[in-house]
Amino acid sequence: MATKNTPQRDAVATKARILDAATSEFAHKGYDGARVQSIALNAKVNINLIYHYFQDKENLFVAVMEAAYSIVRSHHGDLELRSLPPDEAMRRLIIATFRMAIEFPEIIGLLTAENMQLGRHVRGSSLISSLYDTLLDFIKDTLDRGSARGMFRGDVDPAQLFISINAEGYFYLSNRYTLGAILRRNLDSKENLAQRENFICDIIMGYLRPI
Amino acid sequence: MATKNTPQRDAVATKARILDAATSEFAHKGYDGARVQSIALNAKVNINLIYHYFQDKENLFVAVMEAAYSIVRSHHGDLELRSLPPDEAMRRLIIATFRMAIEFPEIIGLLTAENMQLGRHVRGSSLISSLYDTLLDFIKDTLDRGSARGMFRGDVDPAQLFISINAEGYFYLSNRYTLGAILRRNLDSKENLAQRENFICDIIMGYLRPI
Amino acid sequence: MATKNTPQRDAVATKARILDAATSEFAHKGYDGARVQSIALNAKVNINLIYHYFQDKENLFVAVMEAAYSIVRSHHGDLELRSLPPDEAMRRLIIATFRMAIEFPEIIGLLTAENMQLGRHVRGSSLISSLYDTLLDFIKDTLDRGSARGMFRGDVDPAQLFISINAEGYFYLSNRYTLGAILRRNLDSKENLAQRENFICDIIMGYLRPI
Amino acid sequence: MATKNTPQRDAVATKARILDAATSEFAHKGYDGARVQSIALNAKVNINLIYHYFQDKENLFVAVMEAAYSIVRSHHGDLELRSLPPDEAMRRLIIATFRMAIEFPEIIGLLTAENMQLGRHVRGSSLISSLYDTLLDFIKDTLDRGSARGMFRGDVDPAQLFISINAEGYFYLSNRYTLGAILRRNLDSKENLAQRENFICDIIMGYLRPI
DNA sequence: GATGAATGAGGTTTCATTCAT
DNA sequence: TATGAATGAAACCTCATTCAT
Repeated sequence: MATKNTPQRDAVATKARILDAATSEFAHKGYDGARVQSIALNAKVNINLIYHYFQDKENLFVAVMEAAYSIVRSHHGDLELRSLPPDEAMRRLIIATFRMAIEFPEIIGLLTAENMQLGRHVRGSSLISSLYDTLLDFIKDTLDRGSARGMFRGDVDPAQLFISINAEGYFYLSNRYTLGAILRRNLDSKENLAQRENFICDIIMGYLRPI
Repeated sequence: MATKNTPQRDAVATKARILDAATSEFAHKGYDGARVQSIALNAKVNINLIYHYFQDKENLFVAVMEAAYSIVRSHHGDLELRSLPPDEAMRRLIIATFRMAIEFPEIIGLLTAENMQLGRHVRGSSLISSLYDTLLDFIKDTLDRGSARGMFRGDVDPAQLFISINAEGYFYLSNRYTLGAILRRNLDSKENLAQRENFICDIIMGYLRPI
Repeated sequence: MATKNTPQRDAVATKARILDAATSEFAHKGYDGARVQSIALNAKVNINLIYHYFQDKENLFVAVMEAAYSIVRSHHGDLELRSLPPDEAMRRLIIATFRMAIEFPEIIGLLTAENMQLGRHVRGSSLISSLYDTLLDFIKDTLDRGSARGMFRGDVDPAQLFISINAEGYFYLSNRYTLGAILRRNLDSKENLAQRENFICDIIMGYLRPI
Repeated sequence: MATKNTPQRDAVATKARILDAATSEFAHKGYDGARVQSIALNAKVNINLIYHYFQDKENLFVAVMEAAYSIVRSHHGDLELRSLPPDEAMRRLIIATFRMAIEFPEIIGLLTAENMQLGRHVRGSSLISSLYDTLLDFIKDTLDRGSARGMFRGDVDPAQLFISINAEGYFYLSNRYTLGAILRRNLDSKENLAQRENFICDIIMGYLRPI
């Protein structure tokens, strides 16, 4: 009978299951609210396996963050935008940014957790900052290309724009419950998400119009 | 008659001290990370006084949130914008929104905590939604006045704009640590805060330009 | 009825009970073998009270050691030997040393625990070394007085003698189980203890005889 | 045929390595403080090998103790003292006893561990008591020979003397940290060890002088 | 023989909370 | 009003040990 079967005793799969469960737990509860036991339950592993593979809760959190950043990086990598005209490229970046937060919803909770801890983990990790360098370069290039062609205004700060592109979607999602109460609607609904996506494009592209 | 050292005044002051300490603690640590003991310490009261006045941690958190919303309301109430021309009114609203988050920095942590708890407390509290109704009305009116005068484009959704006005500043502040790592600057510095304030005005007002 | 009663809720008594139980536990099981839960049980207190009063296990151990040294000090202080003739004074010191280890049997286990931890706690604590200074002085004086009167030999090192006086009784008691197996007797019996006491006097005093 | 890298030799060597590491671990940490994992690490073997060869921690401890007693026995066996004059024989025994504890320093920690466990293992093991019978006989004979020749006093209890010969060195070494703090010197230094050896000879031989 | 995966028991500690004064 | 004593629940983590390969 086939070598290498038995879904149990598969270290790689088990580690992945733990990491998945931990990602969800930390994203939804924050670092302090997360329970190692609850992660074990969701990963269907004995709690001690978590300590076996990840030493302690702190370390597990770091592993989760690193995996998350790695997912973000691969998302960025998938974009093939440099050959597109600047307005189309920018529009696609805006949409991709928003959709990533929807398709990988844990990223918001994780970043929130990270910031609540004053960026304890991200601080000093050159890996993470460098991860965004290509993205920032791309924004700068696109702005240059766009203003050269008279498509964009010429006075845009790429860093500020980067923040805003993220802010518009992130805040909508991260604060959906208080916003939902204020606006008396369910921000998670398909229609509302689509509407927000459109608005984000409008506000950024509207701002970029030449003066 | 006043038996013994002015008990009434003290009660009020003590409660206020507890509330202040709790506001800071919940804002910085989140609900789960907050420690009742630590609140007692910072408020310089015996921990039991907290239970005496606020029953339990959950209740204390609710009291903190309500006090926070009340501060937000008073900020809004202070604005006297209806008599101003629409562009000036809008600009002032944008600035006031950003500055409130800087002057009352705990509000960000508190809203984050609230949303991490799925808005458990805000949900159903008509008090809070009504709190923003006048603000949303103001935005709608101003947009109408502005587009009537040809100052603003005519297709702006007031609710989306409200979200964006908040998003632009909130995200910058709430995610300052991860953003700071990515951009390699200290987002808290005076200059960077002023620069962001300008950019937020630019992006919103730039978008509102007539088509 | 009388103020200040109710044996429960008496902090001093409770702390003392915890300290007693901890002394016994650490003496019998060593630091690593000691169980905080077991201490709580024997002290008839909730385990958390131990943490309330002593922070953690390590700290509790330190408190136990300090209490033990304090008992030792008071034993030394009780001796009024300086007015006695040197041989009588020395004999009484020898007996007192042995009897203290019998009357406060935990001291042996505690010192063993301390030494197994490489004296982590005693190291640097000037309190402890100074505690023995008067005792060492007394031994030196007595040796001087004795040799001056021709009662003792003149070449005795007081520090070495101090070690030996303690060694003779301590080793007998600390290693009573292996020794008991080798010698096929119960070293704890009244007779055997008395016999040992006599022998210790004999060996020290026999050695001290003038050459 | 020798399938795969000399398995037999390895087994013996591996077991020996485990035993060595375990001896050190138990001696330094005591039974409860010892970690099987740490033993595996120091022996450079997989932890499961320890369970393979020794079943469990308790059993490993027993094996360590038996190996230790066997070393002690071989030390005794090496002594060829019966043909020497009694005073010289006695002096050599005293020195050999002290030096064994220095050359095989783990013996002290192991005996301490054994006694802390109330001699659980040594109890009933006739092997161990018999191990010392020849030694006790030798002491008795030597005392007899010595007093017959007028070299020693005639009233010495051999068992008590045996205890003292061991006590004088064992206590010095086992309690070196507390003693070191009290006396403010490093008892492990070459000079201090030599000085102690001399003193132990002096005190025993001094006591044995005829009355 | 040797190794990594997995588990169960239990230990220390934290923390919210109640009780008694 | 205010405070220290006391408690229960549960969290994190360690460690010996077994299982499967």
